[in-house]
Amino acid sequence: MERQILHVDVNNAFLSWSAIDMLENGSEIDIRTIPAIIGGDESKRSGIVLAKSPIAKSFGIVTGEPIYFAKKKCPGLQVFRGDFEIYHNYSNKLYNLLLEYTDVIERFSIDECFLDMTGFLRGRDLKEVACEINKRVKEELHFTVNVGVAHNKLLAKMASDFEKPDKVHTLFENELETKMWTLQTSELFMLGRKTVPKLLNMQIRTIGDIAKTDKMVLAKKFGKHGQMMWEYANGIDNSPVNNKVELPKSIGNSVTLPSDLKSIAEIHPVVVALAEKVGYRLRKYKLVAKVVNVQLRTKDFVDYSHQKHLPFATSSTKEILKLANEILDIMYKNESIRLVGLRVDDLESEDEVQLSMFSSGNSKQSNLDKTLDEITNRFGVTSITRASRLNIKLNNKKEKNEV
DNA sequence: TCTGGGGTCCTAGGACCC
DNA sequence: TCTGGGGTCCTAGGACCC
Repeated sequence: MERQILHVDVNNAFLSWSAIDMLENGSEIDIRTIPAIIGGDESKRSGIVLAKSPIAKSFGIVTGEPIYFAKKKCPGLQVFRGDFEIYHNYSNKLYNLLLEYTDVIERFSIDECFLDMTGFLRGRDLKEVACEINKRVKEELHFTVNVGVAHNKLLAKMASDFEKPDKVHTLFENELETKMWTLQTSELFMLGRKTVPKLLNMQIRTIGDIAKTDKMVLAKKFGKHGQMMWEYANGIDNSPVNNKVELPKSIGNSVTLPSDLKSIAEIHPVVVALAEKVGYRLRKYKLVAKVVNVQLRTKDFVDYSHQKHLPFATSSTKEILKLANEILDIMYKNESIRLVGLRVDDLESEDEVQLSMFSSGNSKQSNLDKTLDEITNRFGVTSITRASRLNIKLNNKKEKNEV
């Protein structure tokens, strides 16, 4: 049976949501109507464009480019910092509105949802529902969305990417040739900047060219990716709308430093802070990890990483840190380092793991982690080191006792 | 001239075993 | 001296997404 799928995509999500928030807090200007972007902090070397207003876009500014470039393209450009707490709030408001239409919603990202309307239409037309969602979001939540209407996720997503903003588009199988095959290959989902030039070398310029190429030729050249792009170009996608909230398969944090680090002694404290962050998040999910991975980026933008297995699955900050330091000692080659990253892999649920005598379940270390986690829960994530954070806790306790 | 941070999935090559 | 063929596991790196 044919499935009835919608893809809802917030237009200029971060910029729109910041705009609404500022208006609600008494701002006189709507940053959606001026040359504006949401971006990072240039002085901390994290200055890239995360979202742009339509006027900023008309100056040729693209998402992901350095703010420095954006300013050159558009003198007078206003730059605003993002706030992910606010964004999560608006994302939840959208999700709750969509829940009125179907139980089967996949939150694909903070600003995108897939809806499986199969069995929830109650005699209504799929496109009519899409138009109603588009209208209600605008009227009730004060931002706009594009809605893609199709019979599978891939085509719904491609449809929502057509003309923006505030539009509803269909992409049914009989519309492939006119609406999708004419587009450049770069427009196809999962075709990125590395693959497009390779296709061009094969005289493949449009999505239609991919669709008409022998699937085996693409499979031979690009492996699984090649088979997938052929299927996508032909509008084939049987993946279900997954409404289950899945546990993460890896947890990592990384940081670009305000200036390059030039010795292992300078890198160590960064790894400590990252291990605390990663350990905290791991314990929040009640997961344990078996693999630790350290990533470095040199001043010349060369990335490299090393990983090692932990002796036992754990969520202990101390154990993760210990192995991370071992890895760092092995891999560091006296270069100038721009970014340090730490991630844990091969995650398992805490209670599915047999706790060994040394593992995190019954040790002093576990109590220390718990204590520090409580502080983090109360005061938020800080960059205070473990030793000094423990002091805060002790002082805190003292005050309590005195009261 | 400057280039974020969070992820998932795939692949190639080496080590090791039978 | 010249020399197999699977299979699995592990690691590093790359491509892509938002």
